Amino acid sequence: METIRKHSPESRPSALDAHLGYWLRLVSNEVSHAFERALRKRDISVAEWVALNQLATATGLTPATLAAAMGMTRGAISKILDKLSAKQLIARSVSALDNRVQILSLTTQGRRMLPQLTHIADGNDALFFAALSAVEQAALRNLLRKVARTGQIVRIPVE
Amino acid sequence: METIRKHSPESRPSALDAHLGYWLRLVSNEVSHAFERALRKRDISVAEWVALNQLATATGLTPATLAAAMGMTRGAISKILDKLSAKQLIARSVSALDNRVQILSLTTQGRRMLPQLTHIADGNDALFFAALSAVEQAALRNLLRKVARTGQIVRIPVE
DNA sequence: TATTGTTATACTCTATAACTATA
DNA sequence: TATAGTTATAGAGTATAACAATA
Repeated sequence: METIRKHSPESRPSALDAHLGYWLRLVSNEVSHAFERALRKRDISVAEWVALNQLATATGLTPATLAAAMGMTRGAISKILDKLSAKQLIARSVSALDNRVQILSLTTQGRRMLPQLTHIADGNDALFFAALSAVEQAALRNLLRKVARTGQIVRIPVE
Repeated sequence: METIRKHSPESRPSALDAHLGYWLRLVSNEVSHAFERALRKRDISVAEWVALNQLATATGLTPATLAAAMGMTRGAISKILDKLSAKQLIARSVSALDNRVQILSLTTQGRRMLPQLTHIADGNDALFFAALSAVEQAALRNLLRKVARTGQIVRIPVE
């Protein structure tokens, strides 16, 4: 089946905001950048926040599995883990079964930090989506989840 | 050779997807990155695409006004204009009223390129939002516009 | 002095691939 | 040989600030 297109010789090329992707990016950028700035006050990057969350969610993670989950290379993860380690938020221990492998875990300090960061995320969400009623928020969530599910989008955003 | 998993990570629900900002970013990243890859085949960046669109929409734009519209510094715009100029998609001419000022315009080649890029954008949108009915797409658009309007989000996304 | 556009510099983030130490 | 993690290098993108030309 063919899409019928109107050809109007005098009309201009379609504007940016004709695309849903434009509106998605417009809002997403603002929400994410505000969150990024808020996290930065605690000297935490978005990638670090995601990594901390992953470590809180699953146990026994290794740098390689974390890299796969976050859609990054092992090299990139290595540097992120260096930073989290320097801040004493995570610990790396050698696996008892394979000396090449590291088992990652949150430190007590990391476990304490997480709720504070989650609070920042909650506040950021509340700030931007206060414009929407609870029903509208649920609708937005469902629409986005539907797009994600159908498009098999699973890669955790780290920027 | 069968792989024996030495550590099976146990997982709990993550705090990440509790936030609307997460779902927004998840989908937005995928849509934008796909668009970016599609544009790259034409050797065009997203920032260049936005600049071309701005030049097609308004006449008499200068590097400074374009920088303001795109939320970038004059230095960053200068480099983008260099690239578009090297591809002969835009022209820079000195203003008759002020020799410091440049008046930017699309070349014939640039004007011809734009519909092709718009077609790519249309296709990208169609690909990802095909999951939604026309009514759902309209609902998503209205929700995003509402958030943008209330949050006074106007900065054109260039990444 | 102020402003426009350019440029020199630095910084962040990431990928690629070489390297090490294990296996 | 293969794999886990690290590191060296390079590239893209952008901001800051100094700069030359012009007002």
